[in-house]
Amino acid sequence: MEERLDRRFFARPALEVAPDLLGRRLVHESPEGTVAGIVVETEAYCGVRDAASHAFGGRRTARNEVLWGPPGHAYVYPIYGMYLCFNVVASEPGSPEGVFIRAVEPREGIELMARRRGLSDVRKLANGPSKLCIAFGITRELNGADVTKGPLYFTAGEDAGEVAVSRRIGVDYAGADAERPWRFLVRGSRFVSRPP
DNA sequence: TGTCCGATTGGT
DNA sequence: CCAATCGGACAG
Repeated sequence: MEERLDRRFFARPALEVAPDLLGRRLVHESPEGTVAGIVVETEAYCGVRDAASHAFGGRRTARNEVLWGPPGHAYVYPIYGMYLCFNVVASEPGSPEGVFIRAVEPREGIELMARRRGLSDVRKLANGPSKLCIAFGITRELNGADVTKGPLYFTAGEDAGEVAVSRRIGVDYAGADAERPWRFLVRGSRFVSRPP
């Protein structure tokens, strides 16, 4: 059983944690079964100074509260009335940074993922932020969960190889910050949400 | 309480 | 390109 990533791993700027999460193994052990996969796409959200961040300008609400807390906790929130997004809190308490998990390459529990998604094409099971929440059985109940202790966690995984960088997706409203190269991908992976 | 809109997805 | 679908943020 591989050791999970600890608190110190996440207690760094999101811009360091985001690329470092590539190649890591994301695991979720649920009553339905265990699923796991390799993280192939992430984005950094850099707190109060980042116009694309939920905490931009110091915003602190019921929704983004866990972002303001200690690193290594899951920030799960609903979007578009029908989907969820999953982040891991980075940095330190009072510094609301997060790493958005955008795509995972399925490795274990593929049948369960396929059942949850209603698809069999492995490439399409978790190649998007909300798709992976469905495939991994990540629910709103996991908002605030400690990924250094609970059923949802990361392990060292494998070497990510070359990392590609691009602007973040779906944040055009953020003006100049939408242009920043804060999206990270495993170069050449066929399991990303879209090419760099 | 009312309005506006989204860190998406899947189909046209 | 566009609709689905509704919780959350914020104005009034």
